Amino acid sequence: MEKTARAGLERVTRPRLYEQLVEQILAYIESAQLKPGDLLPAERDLAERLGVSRATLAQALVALEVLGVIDVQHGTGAVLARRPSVASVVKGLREHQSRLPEIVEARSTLEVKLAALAAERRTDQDLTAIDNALDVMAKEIGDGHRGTHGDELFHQAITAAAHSSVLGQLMAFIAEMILETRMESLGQPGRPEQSLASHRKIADAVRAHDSDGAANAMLAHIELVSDVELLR
Amino acid sequence: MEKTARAGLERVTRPRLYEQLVEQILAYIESAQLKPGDLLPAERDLAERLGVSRATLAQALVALEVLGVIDVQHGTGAVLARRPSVASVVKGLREHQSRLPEIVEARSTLEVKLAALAAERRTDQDLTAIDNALDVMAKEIGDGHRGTHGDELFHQAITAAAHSSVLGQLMAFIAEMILETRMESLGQPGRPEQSLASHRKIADAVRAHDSDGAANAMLAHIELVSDVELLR
DNA sequence: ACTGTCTAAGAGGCTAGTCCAGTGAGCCAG
DNA sequence: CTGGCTCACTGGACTAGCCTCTTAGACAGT
Repeated sequence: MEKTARAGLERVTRPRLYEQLVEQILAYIESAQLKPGDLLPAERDLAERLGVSRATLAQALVALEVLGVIDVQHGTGAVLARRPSVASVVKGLREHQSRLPEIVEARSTLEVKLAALAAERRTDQDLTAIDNALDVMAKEIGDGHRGTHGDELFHQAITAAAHSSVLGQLMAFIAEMILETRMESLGQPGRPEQSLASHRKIADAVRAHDSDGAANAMLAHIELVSDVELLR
Repeated sequence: MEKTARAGLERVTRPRLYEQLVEQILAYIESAQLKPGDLLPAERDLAERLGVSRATLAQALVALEVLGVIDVQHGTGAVLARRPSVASVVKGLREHQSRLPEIVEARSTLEVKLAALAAERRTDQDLTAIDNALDVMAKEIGDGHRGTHGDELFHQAITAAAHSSVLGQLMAFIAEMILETRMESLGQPGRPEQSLASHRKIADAVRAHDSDGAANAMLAHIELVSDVELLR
């Protein structure tokens, strides 16, 4: 979702015009007090006002449509979606850096539930994937690394074992934010070993079909991993 | 999220070429076994192969970029995002109708947490909004309606009172699916009154800063509202 | 008066052609 | 070997034009 501020890992992508337009149109909607159901100005008109070609404006409208802000109707125009909340959601996502406690909170909520479900629904195949993730993480730590890859694999395996695609989608939605949290935490000395140990506890509970145990172990794990983060 | 299948309420929007292209490109990615980091064919090439103009293809690429599937880089090409999972997430979202139990599950997870947080963090202002929602719902039911509007207001007020924008965003993410569930449930005779009563219990717990009580009341409420749904 | 049909203006959809601006591999001189 | 240059290739954006769809209003026929 957030692209420009994704650690230094990302190549600095050149700003695209349509992204700017999305911002401007969003601002316009707010300033003009447009309500759901209202129409945006005509494409030709809007393009001229914003000083861009229709083709470029069309890209911005596609983006807004995918984001759920508008609904473009042939012959009529671009009408605001019934839930303008989406617009504010999008805007809210742009400044997620300052809300790490909230991210941890959301992660905790979802993953605790996911762990409980995994304990109930896991197949033997799921278990194999979980054990495999533990092995990977153990090997990484043995080699002196932080075990981030194994960590990621583990949480993915748990998510998969819960067999709930809706919850899985919600996890994917905040996955990026979580990734940042995780990397910093595993950088602490001694932390990878602790993290691995708590992973094992979770895995054992899932293996034993112990739903409450898995939930508790996951909760403890997330609190362990997160407390560093909250100090900032 | 899903546009074409939103009850009869929606005007049938004419199919747009770029939407088709998104499908085709997604299919191509899968069939060509492209992995994260791989490049898509050049725009000019791809446009010709798909039999569309570059301008239209550009719209499809914008859509894919907003969906998080690719990352278009000037001078290099369109590279697949590191998390191809997003592609399957998107695909999964298209068929959410058959997964109502999962939606209820996700809703339950989030709203129970939200209720607990609301009990801890609610301000007097939040409480006013909650009470107001209860009044609206009571009035609607008194007039012989189903109280859907008050119901929606209530859950929005609880979500707001939790003061967690990340969780709030996740709720918004599945809000549409939930809406469908809610409307059908409140159509059952006697159901609106029961629903209102359980809303009152939640509100009382939130008023008393009783976190566990609020969580339990919300859980009971959702189970009440959802069981009809699961029969289908 | 009412109602159905037709038409034209204006909306978005899409294309083709053109030029601009980064990227990166390869060549060549120092 | 290294630095700098060039050039082919990629995406970015614009323009002009034509098509289809929607809708409101004119204009018949009842």
